[in-house]
Amino acid sequence: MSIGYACLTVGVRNAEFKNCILKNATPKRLYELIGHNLIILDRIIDYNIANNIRLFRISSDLIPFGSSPVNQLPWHKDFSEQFHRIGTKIKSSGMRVSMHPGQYTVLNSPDEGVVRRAVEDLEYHERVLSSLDLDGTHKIVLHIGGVYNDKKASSARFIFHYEQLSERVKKRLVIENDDRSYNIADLLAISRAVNAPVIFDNLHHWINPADHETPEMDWIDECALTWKPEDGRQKIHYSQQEPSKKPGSHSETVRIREFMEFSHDLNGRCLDIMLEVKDKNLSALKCINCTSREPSIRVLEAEWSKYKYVVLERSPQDYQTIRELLKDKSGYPAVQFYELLEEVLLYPEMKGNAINAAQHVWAYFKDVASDKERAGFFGRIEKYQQSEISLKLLKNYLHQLAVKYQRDYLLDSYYFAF
DNA sequence: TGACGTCAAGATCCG
DNA sequence: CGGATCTTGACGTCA
Repeated sequence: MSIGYACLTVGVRNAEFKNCILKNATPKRLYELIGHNLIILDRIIDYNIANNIRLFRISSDLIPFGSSPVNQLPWHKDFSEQFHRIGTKIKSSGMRVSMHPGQYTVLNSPDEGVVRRAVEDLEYHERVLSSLDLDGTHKIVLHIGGVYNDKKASSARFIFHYEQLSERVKKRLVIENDDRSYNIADLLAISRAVNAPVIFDNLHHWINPADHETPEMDWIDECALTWKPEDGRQKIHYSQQEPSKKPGSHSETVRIREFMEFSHDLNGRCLDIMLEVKDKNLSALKCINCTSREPSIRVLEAEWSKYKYVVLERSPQDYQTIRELLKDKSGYPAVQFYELLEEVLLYPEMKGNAINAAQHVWAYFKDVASDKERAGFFGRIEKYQQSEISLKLLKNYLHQLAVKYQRDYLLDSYYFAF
């Protein structure tokens, strides 16, 4: 079983994709962006490997305007070496990747222009995965589309257009239930017609269930039957509702208790879980560490080293509590550890605690910083104390210093990400 | 016609 | 002038 995250990382250095707007999409600019984004993808794959993350969704923005006529670059040829290198890493590490065109790729539209662009978009996604030289277990996830007041006709139109797709796209395409139109029963029916595997999305299902009787796990088992050997392991999407936001909003982080209950209910079912959550890789690490078959306290210590100033900033009491928790080197209190973190992260900002943490961080520079920098730091502390600047501003200053003096320990921590 | 969702680019503001 | 913050863009459907 692999657990992974979508598209981008939180708290990882030099791992940001770039994009541009249509009017700036010249061949020169596109060339630069693609080159940059491939370097970033390479770095994220390295990060995933180093952190034991074996499931990842590649952003559709990897190639800006990848399926638009404004991008005519033969990028898959011009960058074939980079693609090959990245693809080799993915394969040799046993990582599984996917792509997911957004809500605007609509294969069942009554507008044939929309359908044509949807097909082009699917071909674009396919070309990325093929450029990486990945087999058909690396999937492209698609929703069914609109209803147009007639779900039967619209499903039929999806099926009709699906059948026209190229074989190379079909072998990668998987379909997913959504939160307003097509529920999991609709998906299974369409799957029977087109023979495409079905992704079960738990949050979409919660908002848009097919009925009120069938247990969730029964649907997951139904979906399992749609996955053939050449499709690889069954894959599902897992997310949690953000409290007090509108239905369907992904949570800030995966609440680990809830996830562990779900994981328990899975009862050994062998499937891959793609998390859809704001804190991305951080939740992936959390869930991976809490379901690990080879628990090692070292992994939690590594996590603690990244979270420690985030915790200190909010609660010195909990900072001590977590230190105590991790003292027993024969234990593995992963769930307790992450639950405490979740609790602490909900605390409101307290100036005294934030200043205390900032001073701990300052200690990394105090011997090397110039007088000007010292004055800059303490001046900002004073201004923050007086509510003249935000905590963010104070921390940005420390971040600058961390970059200048190459304090990798700080730069690799999550202190600047929260 | 605007909300929806998502992210970063682009524009504007501020000291 | 540089950096922080606000606004726009890109997509298609539906109310």
